[in-house]
Amino acid sequence: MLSDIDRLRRFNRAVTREVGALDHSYLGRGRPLGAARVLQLVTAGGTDVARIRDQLALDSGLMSRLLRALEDEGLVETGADPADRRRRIARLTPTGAAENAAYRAIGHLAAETTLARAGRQGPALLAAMDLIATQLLHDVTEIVDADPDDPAALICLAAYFQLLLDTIPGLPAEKLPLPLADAPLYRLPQGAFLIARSDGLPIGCASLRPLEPGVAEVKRLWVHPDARGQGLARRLMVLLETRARELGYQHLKLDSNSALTEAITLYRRMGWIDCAAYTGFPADVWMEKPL
Amino acid sequence: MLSDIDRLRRFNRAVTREVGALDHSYLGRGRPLGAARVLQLVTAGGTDVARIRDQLALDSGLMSRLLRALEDEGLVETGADPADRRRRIARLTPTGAAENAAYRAIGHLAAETTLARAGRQGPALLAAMDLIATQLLHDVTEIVDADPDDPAALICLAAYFQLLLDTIPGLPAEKLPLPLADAPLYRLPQGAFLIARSDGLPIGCASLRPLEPGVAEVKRLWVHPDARGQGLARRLMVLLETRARELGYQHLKLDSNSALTEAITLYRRMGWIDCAAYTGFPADVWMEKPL
DNA sequence: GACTATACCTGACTGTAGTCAGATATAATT
DNA sequence: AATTATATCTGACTACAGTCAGGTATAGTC
Repeated sequence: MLSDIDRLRRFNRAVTREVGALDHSYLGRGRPLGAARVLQLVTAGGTDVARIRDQLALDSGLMSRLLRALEDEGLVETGADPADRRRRIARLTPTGAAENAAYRAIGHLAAETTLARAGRQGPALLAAMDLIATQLLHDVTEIVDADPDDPAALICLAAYFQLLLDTIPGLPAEKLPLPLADAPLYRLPQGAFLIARSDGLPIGCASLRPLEPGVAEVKRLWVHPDARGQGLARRLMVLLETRARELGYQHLKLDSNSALTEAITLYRRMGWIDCAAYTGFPADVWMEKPL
Repeated sequence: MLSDIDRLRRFNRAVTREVGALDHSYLGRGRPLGAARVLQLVTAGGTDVARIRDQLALDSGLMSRLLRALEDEGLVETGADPADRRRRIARLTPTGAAENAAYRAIGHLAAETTLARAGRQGPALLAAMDLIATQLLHDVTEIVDADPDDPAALICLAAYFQLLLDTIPGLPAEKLPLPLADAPLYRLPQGAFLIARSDGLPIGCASLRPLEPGVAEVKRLWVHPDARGQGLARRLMVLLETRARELGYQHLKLDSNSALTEAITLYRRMGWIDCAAYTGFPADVWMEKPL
């Protein structure tokens, strides 16, 4: 009936209308959209002007003018960055903080309306939005170091363990340690915990911990279903291997389960080879890779 | 980690960027966006100016000017509507048709890039887009009369029959007649076939056919899963009852299966009551309603 | 046939986004 | 110390979207 292209066009029309309506509602506060957008990105603690300009992709001249208008209104104050006095930092005044909160409230209300309208389809709607945002923001997915006790890390681990439970037959739920009992091992200088974030949302992780002298173990490689098929697991692994090399390891090992076919295929493609068993159930595949 | 609101905001950012990129690519043809948008809505066969203006929510002055600019470029011709000489109809010239095709190609390319980037997640991406568009366009869902052999009707019926197969235990696939063997019965003046469309996409149907003198039968009520929970089934039924009344029927009947709990709950809420069996398997529920 | 409503057009105007060239201050490099 | 690069600012400019009041032709109504 509708071709793929038509379906995409229909989606575009729908969200254009929705986003347009939100933008229009921001105008209710008597300020042009550009200024409103800038104001929403300024924090009470202070935000780099360059960062805001970057995020909104604004010309430096325009940015300067918008900021000046907000200053004239008494909503923000700017000062030089002490670390580099060419750079400027914008900070909300109390009035500005109130105005900022007002914009937040508008957005909040619009979001709530959308979710309320969806009713019992709300969770499905949000899941669909996550999938689309993850796909569209694919190119800005960033991989960062995190602490193994970080909330984002716990989210990834919980999803990872759930995946294991769903995939490996006969795995008892109580065998999964959360939060990680061995968290310190994943911290510098002996280990690492990498998280992939797509505009804030954690969508993947991979970690490294010491095993024997000169040998580290790769643990808990996970990628959100929405983000699969785009080479994120490979990116995580490449980065993890680099990190292991930097930490002075000469050798990597990992254990896995044969039910996790996708992961094992990836390991083989990246040059991992089977090795002797060094752990027990639920592991039934053991691999290694010299660095 | 991210609240519902944050997830919605993230989605907004992602699609704003995407739509913005598409808009920007339209500028490549050296025409302002407004004119480009209007041109894309003009067809070779002729399109009502009022309709375009309505769809783009343009001021009549602005619309007039944009159209004049396109005329000056030799892309469109306008003439009076013979039925109402106050109204104007815009038609593409050969040059205009070529230009229109160029815009289509740009959009097509952008859509294909998005789908290609999604790779094996493409179908999931499109399904997510359909869900979101259906939710956001909820308020513009329209119900129209259709022919039972219309492609959109066949799509609805195929989905309906698939639903039956998935829901009713022991139903053999070959028992489902498609296209409808009794199609003529669903046409005026004895029957009706209603389709719900959300910006072109068929998302629901309901139909009526004669059963006995003065009695019509309601058949094949279906609503797409994306559109459930928003009262669309009720809207379809209300409209169907009105239509039955207009066609001179005094009484309605229907048969269903007890596995279709949602539908049966709706029928009861709308005043239908159980009646004597008048068909066989797969039906095991029979209801009627006086008009 | 007069009146009112409608569809569209024209001209005059406004506010905003966005661009560009050049100026100024600070930082980094040689 | 001189040079080059970077971050921001200022002023001048353009184009585009959008609004409004008033005008003309046609259609519908009493």
